[in-house]
Formats: sequence, structure tokens, C-alpha cells
Amino acid sequence: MDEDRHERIRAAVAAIPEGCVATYGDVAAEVGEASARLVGRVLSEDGSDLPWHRVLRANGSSAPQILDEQHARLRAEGVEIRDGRVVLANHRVASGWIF
DNA sequence: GCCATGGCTAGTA
DNA sequence: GCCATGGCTAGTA
Repeated sequence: MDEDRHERIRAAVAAIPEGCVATYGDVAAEVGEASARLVGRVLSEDGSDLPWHRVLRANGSSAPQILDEQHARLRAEGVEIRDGRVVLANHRVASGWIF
């Protein structure tokens, strides 16, 4: 079932540690079968307490409708934001998580 | 048809 | 900015 894939996406997002971030593509790669686009959709439809704010676009930016809340939450976890986006360069680690 | 994406290009500073 | 892509959803036949 497709719900299976959605569940794996949610599990991958849930596993991102506090203070760390990943890109939609990272999460998709982690799950294996998911496209980055699907990750965005699943998160947008999710109503649970998933740490969706730790998932960013490939360049560290955010879709406008979530930007304010996302940045507020990330700052609260100590993630630095410059020029309206999280700086991802040189922070990528082998597992795909970024810190 | 719609997008909480991503990559690549042109055009400005 | 623009276009390609993937996956889901609404709305018609």
C-alpha cells in the first residue's frame, strides 16, 4: 500500500535529531522510493507532532507559507539562519542529516 | 491540475 | 525565473 511509503517518510522525518536539519531530497533518499516532492506533500498533510520544521529545500530556503514558523522553531533549537535561509554548505554529514 | 521540490540558465551588480 | 517530474486529488464520462 502507498500508505506504507508515507509512513516511512514520516518515520524518517521523526528520526531527525533536534538541532539538525535535512532536505526534502535527503528524506526521499533515506526512504528510497520517495521523491522530494512527495516528502513535501506528506508533511503538508500531516497533522501530528512530526518535526517538519527540520526539513528544508535543497538550498536551505523554505516555502513562503511555512517560513516564519519554521525559522522560529529552528532558532529555538539553535539552528542559525542567515539571509532568510538556513546555511547548509559544509554542514552535510554522511547520513544525510545536516547540523 | 495542483504543489511545503530541484536543477539549470539568463541576466544584473 | 522557468521547466521537468512525481504523486495525489478533484471532477467529468
